[in-house]
Amino acid sequence: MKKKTASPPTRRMGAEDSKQRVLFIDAAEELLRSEGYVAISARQVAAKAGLKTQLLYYYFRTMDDLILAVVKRINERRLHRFNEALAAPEPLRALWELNSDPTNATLSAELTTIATHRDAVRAEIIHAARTFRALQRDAVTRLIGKRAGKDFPAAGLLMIATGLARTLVSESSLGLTDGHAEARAIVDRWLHELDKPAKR
Amino acid sequence: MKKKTASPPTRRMGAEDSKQRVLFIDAAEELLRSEGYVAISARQVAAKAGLKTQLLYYYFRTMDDLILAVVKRINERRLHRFNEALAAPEPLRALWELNSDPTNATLSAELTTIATHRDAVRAEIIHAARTFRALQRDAVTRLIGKRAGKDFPAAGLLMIATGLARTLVSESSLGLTDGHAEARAIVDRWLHELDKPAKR
DNA sequence: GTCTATAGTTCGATAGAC
DNA sequence: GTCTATCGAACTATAGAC
Repeated sequence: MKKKTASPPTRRMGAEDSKQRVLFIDAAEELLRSEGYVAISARQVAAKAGLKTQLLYYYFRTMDDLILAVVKRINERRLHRFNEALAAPEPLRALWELNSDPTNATLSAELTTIATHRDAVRAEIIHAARTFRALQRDAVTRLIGKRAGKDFPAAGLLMIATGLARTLVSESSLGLTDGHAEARAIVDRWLHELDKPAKR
Repeated sequence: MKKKTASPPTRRMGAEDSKQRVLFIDAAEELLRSEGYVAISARQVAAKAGLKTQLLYYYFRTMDDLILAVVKRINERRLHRFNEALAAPEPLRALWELNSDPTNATLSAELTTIATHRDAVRAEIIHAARTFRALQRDAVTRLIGKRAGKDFPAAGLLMIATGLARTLVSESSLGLTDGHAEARAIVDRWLHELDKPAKR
């Protein structure tokens, strides 16, 4: 399966699983984590990778292509971590920790920013987010069973936990932590209660 | 009180409550809402305002100055809306609607992005966020009284509601709404319960 | 595959005439 | 106050030699 995503005449060459190509993706992801999406420019990515700027265009047709590659890799890894969490002794707590891990929550916010500004990457991000949400909802539904009652459907609780996790991380990165401990305590009590009979 | 915030020699002139100055701020805020923080450039702001790019530098020493002015105005307005919400018949619901209003929640996210990337504006944003959080926490504490119980402190509930509101809006703007209705239903039930004896 | 060279655009910001 | 003119930097992307 060649690259060639979409383009009128395709006038340049491309490569596939080259070592340098991975270096560019690594550098872009590192910039995404440390400086945010806006920091991903051809020059900065190449500098971080220790390679020439123009070489980037040998491996990626456009910056959109590079960013798409980064996003896909992030989504694949997230799916993998999700499956690991389900196998943990306290799966609900593992899911919460996955979502409230600063690294992942930061990336979630940046992915949203990218989806807003990069037409070529939006579909991929939305599709992955939808898939991930559905997987989590099914898992949570199965894990809490009937214990949360019909007044607290799994989808709603998941939504609340997801929003809280992202906001905790986002604010913490600015040094804002008022109310965080109290919110975490509430979640903690829920998890302790719901994860108790984990073996089904 | 002149402008002159901070600068070595201050080589240019500045104005204060000019009509054009407000036009620039209006244009910048409009761009912030529609295209996000990254869209705020001198050229784009001036174009939106229907004025010359260089005129912007007559009213604002740097782009940081302009952005700071925008941020301050947003924060002042938010404070005003907060006080209005407290005077509503169902103040808790009014607060929830204030926080989950798409317009405001979008701005919250953009303010976070600005705080991350603009050193000169960070302090203002963090200080305003901290003030706003404290005001809300005190209000919610007073409004729910002892009804939520010591297991659900106002600060924690506020944090959960804030995070949920921001995430609902952020996802909706991408067309992502899975789980939103369920989460809103949970909040709705809480509000209905807690706002009942609103008159104290 | 990797390089030099470069085109064309946008950016923030300044100088100086009117 | 508002204008023309312009600088230097960073940006995406391409052409073509090696």
